[in-house]
Amino acid sequence: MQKRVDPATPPAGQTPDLSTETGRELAADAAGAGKTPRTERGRKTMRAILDAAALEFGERGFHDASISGITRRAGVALGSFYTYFDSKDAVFRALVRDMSDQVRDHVAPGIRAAPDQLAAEHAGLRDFIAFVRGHKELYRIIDESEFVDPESFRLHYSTTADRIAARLKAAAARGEVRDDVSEIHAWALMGINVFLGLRYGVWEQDRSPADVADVIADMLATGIGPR
Amino acid sequence: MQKRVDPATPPAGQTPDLSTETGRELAADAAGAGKTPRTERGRKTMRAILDAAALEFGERGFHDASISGITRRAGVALGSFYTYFDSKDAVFRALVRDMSDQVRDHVAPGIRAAPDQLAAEHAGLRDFIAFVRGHKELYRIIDESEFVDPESFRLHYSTTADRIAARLKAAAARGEVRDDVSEIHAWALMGINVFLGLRYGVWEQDRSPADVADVIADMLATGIGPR
Amino acid sequence: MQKRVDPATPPAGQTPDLSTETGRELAADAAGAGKTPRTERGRKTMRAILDAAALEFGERGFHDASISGITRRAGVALGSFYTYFDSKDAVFRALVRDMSDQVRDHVAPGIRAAPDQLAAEHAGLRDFIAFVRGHKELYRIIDESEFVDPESFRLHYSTTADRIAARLKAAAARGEVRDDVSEIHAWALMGINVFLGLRYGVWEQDRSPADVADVIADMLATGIGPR
Amino acid sequence: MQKRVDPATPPAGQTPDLSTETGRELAADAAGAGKTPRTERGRKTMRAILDAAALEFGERGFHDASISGITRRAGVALGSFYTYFDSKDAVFRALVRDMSDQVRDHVAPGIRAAPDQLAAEHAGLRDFIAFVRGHKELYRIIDESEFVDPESFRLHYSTTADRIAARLKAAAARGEVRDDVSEIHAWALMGINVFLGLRYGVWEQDRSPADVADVIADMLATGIGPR
DNA sequence: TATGAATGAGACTTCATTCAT
DNA sequence: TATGAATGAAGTCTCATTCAT
Repeated sequence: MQKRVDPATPPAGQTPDLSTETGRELAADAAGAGKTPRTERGRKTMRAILDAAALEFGERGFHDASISGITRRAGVALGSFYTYFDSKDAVFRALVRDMSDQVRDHVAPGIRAAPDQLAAEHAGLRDFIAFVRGHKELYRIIDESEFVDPESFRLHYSTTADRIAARLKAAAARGEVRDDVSEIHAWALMGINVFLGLRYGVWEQDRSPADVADVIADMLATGIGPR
Repeated sequence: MQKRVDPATPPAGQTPDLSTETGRELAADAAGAGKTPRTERGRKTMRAILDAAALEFGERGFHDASISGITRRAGVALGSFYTYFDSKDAVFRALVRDMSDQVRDHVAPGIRAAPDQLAAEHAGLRDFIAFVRGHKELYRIIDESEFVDPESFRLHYSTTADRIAARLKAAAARGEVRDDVSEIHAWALMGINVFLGLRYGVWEQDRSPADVADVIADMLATGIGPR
Repeated sequence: MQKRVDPATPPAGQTPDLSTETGRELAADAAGAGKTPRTERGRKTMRAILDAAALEFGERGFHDASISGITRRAGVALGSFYTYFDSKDAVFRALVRDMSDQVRDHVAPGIRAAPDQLAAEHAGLRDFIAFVRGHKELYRIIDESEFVDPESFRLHYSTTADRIAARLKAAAARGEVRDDVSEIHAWALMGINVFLGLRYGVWEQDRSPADVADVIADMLATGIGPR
Repeated sequence: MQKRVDPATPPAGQTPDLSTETGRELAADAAGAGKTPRTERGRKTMRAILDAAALEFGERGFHDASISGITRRAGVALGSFYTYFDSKDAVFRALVRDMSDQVRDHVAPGIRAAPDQLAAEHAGLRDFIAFVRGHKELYRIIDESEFVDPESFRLHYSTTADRIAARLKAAAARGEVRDDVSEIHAWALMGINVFLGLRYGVWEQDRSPADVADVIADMLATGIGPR
């Protein structure tokens, strides 16, 4: 396990505004995987199914999850599922997108507010760990997209890495980090975030997110060589 | 998803041949998941099945893989599968163990031979990337163990992180790295290795393993702050 | 094999029709082994499956019977079976219960209407033989429960014997039979009924149920010693 | 459960003499279902398989029993089974015959030695119950023959009933029982024996075989009417 | 929209039997 | 005779998806 979602954010302004409705409804909607409900009642049902799906997929994994399990949790009839989603794959895709967006949104403000790049990475990791603690199903769902929907899996990490790389490049231009930062550094940072999120967010919580972020920020600042 | 197996590598060029018998029987055997064959003929059949399973699981993923697909590749009858393994899960477990052992064994020598810790990490990453290039199925199999056999998934990463942590501690004692290295650093290193292996080993090979390792070794030495 | 179900019988000629719906739904329902259908359509399908199962199990025995054979007879798709029953064992259990209830219910009235205990045993045996003639599958199904579901097998005979014993005790209190009647007599009577039902109900019908019952009633009245 | 084996015996002299070898070996041999072993070693192996089969079939029933289970218990290789028996059905048939013969032989002496018919029935029942206590698998095996090999099942009970009927007729001629004894009485007696053997031999042993036989002999002598 | 019954392809697993050694 | 690996037919059960109400 090491999938991750995104401890970083796009430059301000690129964050899609999800605040019109509940925020979460639109996110799902934006995924385009679900059929747009036309009534308020329909919107609620769809949201209930999506939330139930997060639980079901998180607990049992994609293949062991069942549509009937999802509708049972959502408290709707089996057939109603197909009123909102075309297939099992479709909810899953919508869900991956939904969660992916959620992390990004929850982590973005901290990064934007940081005074410099190292502080931004610190905030990003700290907030990311904190977020996954409240969303343990995140890993299982995003991880499994590798098998269910490889394209979105690959897209997810490519996009995330690109975002980090862009951030680093911009910081280099500002002189906040060395000027040879590259895609390799971006992938390394992503790997760090993902694994620390798994270890200190999902598995055990024996260290505070801030402590973990401190250690990493320090390592990024000066390396691990002898002082 | 980007699970990994072992941030260590065998001497370059020694990528083990997954299809020969030497050395691999013991690993499979050690897994204890299969029924030990009593004759030479049986031993060959079991190895054929295990190799076929690596291909099948690697190409199609656990759930889409089928026992009949495995036996077809292995050139044996469907029923023969059950002469050696109790279930689909059982081969999978045996396979995870088998591959996990392989990476570790092939990556260890390079690490041991390195003059100091930074060189060791360099060799480990370089050789690991080289290794996965020859074993693309590695990621899919180890990654998917999270869903098929969570215990071995967790065990795999815990063990690997512990190994790295022990290595760092020893290096700190020798004065080769800062003396406050901790488990957090170990997980960070593991994350780096796993993601770079995914990106530059499995996905694309637009940078040589050595180049990638150079960049990371440099980052570990002095951080990414401005020079 | 000569299991039996109930040494009591319904008024002669009232052999219940296994294929109608009246009265039988509740029995199956009471078994609790099936998933209760929520619609009328579902109720009919479930009944069709249960009736088809009686035929299939009766003709081929539990192990040679197949779910597909049952659904073929019932005229429904294979999968529909699992809409109503969890497993092959589950239908079988429901069926044993269903048939056990049927015999008891159809044999009880004759016993209740008899003027004294010997007349009751006469009526019971006579009606039982008549009943099994119309339900040849009864023996095979109840007999086989010994192997498929030992608990219900044992329960069936224990219950039946208890019922007979209670009947005898009550009759003794009324002075209709010797006052040392015991459980042993109850089991003996059950054995007689079961074997005569097998021989003169299922195997051959060379003697009328009433004739057979006459002989036994006489034996019970005075024994088989010389006159 | 109510199958039975035989609480009676044929007139002296009709009992096949099984005493040449171990007695049990010949019985199996006589069944003709097994291939005659030519060496002493072979004879032992065959006996081991037959005994193991009695355990396996008794514990798990015909269908759940497996050839490999039998050979495992017998301590021989799977393939060796087919050196002595043609099929699973064949061992089963041999076994039914073997056990059927055993009961008859163990019960015959008591019956022959009885001074009159009522005493003979008493001895027969008593010895039968005693026998099944030491051979609990008897019922399951003979019962299941109804499903595995209906002919021998039917033959078994027909033969037994005929033997009892012949006995009764002879006794009637001697004036020991009423002269209208018939096949019906024979089947009734068989039913009594079988069910009491099940209840007081296999299920629980809360009454001694002699006590049970006393009650039945008394019932046969004078009936169950008020004294 | 909502409901839940119906469908049927598909996959795992078992095990009697054969056969080469 | 003994061994145990190999075979493959057969059967149970799951579940995504459709559809009539």
